[in-house]
Amino acid sequence: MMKNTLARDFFSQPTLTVAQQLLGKVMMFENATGIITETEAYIGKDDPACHAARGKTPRNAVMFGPAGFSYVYFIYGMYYCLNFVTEEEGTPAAVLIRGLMMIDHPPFHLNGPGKLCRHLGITRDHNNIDVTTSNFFCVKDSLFSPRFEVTPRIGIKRGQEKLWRFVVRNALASSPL
DNA sequence: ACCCCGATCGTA
DNA sequence: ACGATCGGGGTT
Repeated sequence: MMKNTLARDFFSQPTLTVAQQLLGKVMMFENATGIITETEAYIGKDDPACHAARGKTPRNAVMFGPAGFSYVYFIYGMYYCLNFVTEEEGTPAAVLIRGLMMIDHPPFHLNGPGKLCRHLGITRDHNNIDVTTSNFFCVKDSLFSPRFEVTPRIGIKRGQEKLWRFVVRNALASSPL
């Protein structure tokens, strides 16, 4: 199985494409490795659930930058959430990583963006990292395209009508290994 | 300076 | 169903 690090042109695609195509890809952060099983898209100023809906601020600034950078934010006073920036520079959009099948040691499923960051040790220190060039944080191709479900996004009040959440079907049995 | 509330999660 | 917990950002 080839595992080339995904380059900027992958992340620069339309956000819905990136969100769907990230499913099944292999994410490596420091010593941890997991297969992405759940994503959500947040797209620009017309998406009321997107942090960038009301313009650029210090927190969301990386969403306005080039694709392929991490966007990590602090939420509910105790959790971090991990995204990857998408689209062309100047178009604020990102994909939230909500689920990982961890494949080091005995495999187990990390479901939920807060739990995922807590387990991996991802914090505000890991905001704005170029995952196309970092040597400790990257996403690798897997030549594996799992079937997925499409649903509304979780935990938002506005923008619920958009079906921008993507979940690998039967994630526990879909391991490519 | 103040206040509201959130891309969550664990417990009840 | 609800509380913990706190920073961001809009409002005064």
